[in-house]
Amino acid sequence: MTKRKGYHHGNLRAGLVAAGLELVRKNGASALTTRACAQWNGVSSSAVFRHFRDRRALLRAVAAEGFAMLARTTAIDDPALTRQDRLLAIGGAYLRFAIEEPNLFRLMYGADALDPADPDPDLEAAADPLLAQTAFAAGAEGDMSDARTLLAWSIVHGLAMLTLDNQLEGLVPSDPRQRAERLEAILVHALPLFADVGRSERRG
Amino acid sequence: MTKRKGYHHGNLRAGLVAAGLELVRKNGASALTTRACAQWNGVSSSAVFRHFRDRRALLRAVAAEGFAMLARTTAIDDPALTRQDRLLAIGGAYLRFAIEEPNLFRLMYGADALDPADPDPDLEAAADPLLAQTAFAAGAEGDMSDARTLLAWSIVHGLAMLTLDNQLEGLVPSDPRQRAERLEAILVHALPLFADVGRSERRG
DNA sequence: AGCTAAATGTGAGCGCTCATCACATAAGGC
DNA sequence: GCCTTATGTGATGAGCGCTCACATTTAGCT
Repeated sequence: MTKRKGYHHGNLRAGLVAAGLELVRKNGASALTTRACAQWNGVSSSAVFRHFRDRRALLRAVAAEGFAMLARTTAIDDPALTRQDRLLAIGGAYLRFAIEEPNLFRLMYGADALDPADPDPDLEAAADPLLAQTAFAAGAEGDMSDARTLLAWSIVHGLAMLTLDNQLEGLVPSDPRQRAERLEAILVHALPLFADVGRSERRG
Repeated sequence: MTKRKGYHHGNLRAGLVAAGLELVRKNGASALTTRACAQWNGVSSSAVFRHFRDRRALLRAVAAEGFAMLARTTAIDDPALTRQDRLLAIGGAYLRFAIEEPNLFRLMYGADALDPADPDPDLEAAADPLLAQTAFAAGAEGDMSDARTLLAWSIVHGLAMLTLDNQLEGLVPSDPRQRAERLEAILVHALPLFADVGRSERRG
């Protein structure tokens, strides 16, 4: 619970996002209620709408926070790594994040927050750096629309979504740690797609 | 609007699913309201709960209908096709379905209908045949947990989800038809992974 | 047939949700 | 000090999922 000094809260907007993040992580996006977020900050339920146009705007802010967290864990630029190893490390971090924060991950990429009719520049900006990084690690020299970039991304994203939505039940271990390991092992099988031209560089 | 003969509807359950399907396709899962489905069938709002435990159960029924539709379009067993061409055809059909029915597709794989605590056998059964088919076309001899099967699935599913959630905006054409073509072209780049002469890829 | 039990639909209503309104209070520029 | 702007309040409306006691129809049994 964030304390308030007096009649005014001090930084209610941040407090609401923090409350929303907690609620989403624990019980999913549907648990994020404007009233619950207000109460979490010891504030009336209508105060929320001074800072967010509607519930969806608050959801988007929480999603942006999630993208920031994801970008932090996938920020891998160890110069000792080969390009392919870096790609693998990024993919692994992506998968681990999805498995450890399923509710948040679903919100980030779900339709609750997203709305084609009302694109949120902040949200798009938050999701950008990861893709740019992938575009290099995939061997596409930074071209985000290159088939290799999109393939690399879709593989990890597809695996993440499928396991989150319980579509891989019985096909991969149910224990989160083992599941992450198995999925990373699957990524290795895709590495040949991202080999440098001219050399059949195989991982060892 | 489905007609009713008298006090009883005749087949309200089917009518509710039909109404729900229409609502989801047009305006997304959040537009599926028990009250709207009831009104669509000219029936009181509490009648819904004679046929479905709760709203989520109705959503699951609609999702199962979606899986049946998807399985119909991906049922490709032309003996004239090579295994890889079949894999590509299945993937293309999957992508086209996702692009043409974004709301339905999202419901099918989303958390609205799915619930790990309460798995729906009907829904799982509806999703099964597609995976089994993929497991053969990917060269895994029907092994659904083979890395090739999961890679093939995750690639198309990942591309589908990313484009549905507007993550590929600016990277692929916005026109649905052209977008589908571009995504299928990307699939071609992944085909080397599923070459049969490739050699024995061990799973692990 | 006739009687009964089960299935199905009704209407009222509870508690919750998001969102808006006029109004109260505080903070900051002059 | 005073006025403007930002922020929080309480009441309120409309819609939602869902439950209840009750009405009506169908189906099963003799």
